[in-house]
Amino acid sequence: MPYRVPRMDELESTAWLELVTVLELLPAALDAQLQQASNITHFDFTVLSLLRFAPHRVLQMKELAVMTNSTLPRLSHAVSRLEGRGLLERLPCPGDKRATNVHLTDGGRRQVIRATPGHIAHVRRLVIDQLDRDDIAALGRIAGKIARNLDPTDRMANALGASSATQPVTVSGTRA
Amino acid sequence: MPYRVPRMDELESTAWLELVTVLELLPAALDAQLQQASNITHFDFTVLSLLRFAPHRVLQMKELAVMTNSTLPRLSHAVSRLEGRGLLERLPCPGDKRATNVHLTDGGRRQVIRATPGHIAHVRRLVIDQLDRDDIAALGRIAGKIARNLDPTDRMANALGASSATQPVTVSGTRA
DNA sequence: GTGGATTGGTTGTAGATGCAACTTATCCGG
DNA sequence: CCGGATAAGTTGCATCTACAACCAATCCAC
Repeated sequence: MPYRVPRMDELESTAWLELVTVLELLPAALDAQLQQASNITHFDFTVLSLLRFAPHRVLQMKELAVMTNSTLPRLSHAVSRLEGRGLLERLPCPGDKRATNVHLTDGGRRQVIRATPGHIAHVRRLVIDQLDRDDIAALGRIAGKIARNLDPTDRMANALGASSATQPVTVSGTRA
Repeated sequence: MPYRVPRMDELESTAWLELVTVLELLPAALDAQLQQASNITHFDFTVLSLLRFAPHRVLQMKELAVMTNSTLPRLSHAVSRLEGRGLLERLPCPGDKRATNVHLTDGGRRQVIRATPGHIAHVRRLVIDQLDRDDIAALGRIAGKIARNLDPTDRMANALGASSATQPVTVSGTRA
């Protein structure tokens, strides 16, 4: 164990430090904007957006959990809160009596649609607009490598990539 | 307001999606390893590491809050927990009676030193080893741009950059 | 088709973070 | 040197997340 530690050189430790800073600050910044504008977390927004573009605005709990890289308990709690506010509703799943379907209500749909422009604008200010075209391509490539290593199934990208085959749709509700 | 939404093209939304995935999974992965190996969070580890390399192993609460991109309340709670475990101690600050100094105890120092190799190895597995040399350079540059936009003072990098002028030291406790 | 294993989901509880309120000390303009 | 403003910290509470325990339905091997 104490043999020899795999240390980092300056290039590596700088990259790591900057990434840690982003990890610390960016989620808080995302939540802050959505909280004050729409009283939802970024996680909530992701759930609502996924439902918004799902067929019949319905997804199974398990599907949602996979797409959001989340756990079922966490999702269940979040869904309960959103259900309490009338933004979505639980329905029994016809095909599988174990499963629960989540349906975006009309009110929920209005809320997401209303929240989206401000969110996208914020993401631009925070990230996209700070980078040139090459940076953005590199960010996608690098974050993709890290993401697929963290979770080999790369669930959110795949989930959205599926529908984007015909009509590119992102979790932010944008279209190419 | 509904004028025209600044939508994202496919390059941008892919990059954003992959980044969001990393934001979701990486902190959990960092915490998981440190929790099971040393029963501390990644935030705790950062605090302890900063103290480890500080003069006399002492830093003021405010300094620590700035360096960790954290808030005073969050830090205060974390310090209380670590103090309860004997890893560090609060001391009155001689120069300013409002301030509180935090000192890393010998036990805390042993703990940090013991936790560091496993943490670095994990960071390598999760991130560094997935990337080639160019990726790492690009990651540092890109994350740096985002970080400095999120917080223009880029506090952690500066805090560590100060001491690294003569002796490169990272929050992970590595040296070049 | 029965029984054990697996899957989908919920609930309770404990731990961590954000925020607001509050205290004490320092700073500074007059 | 007095009083208001600001700075450093702490505390309490509400919220969110992780984890473990649990229930119910489905699958599957025999």
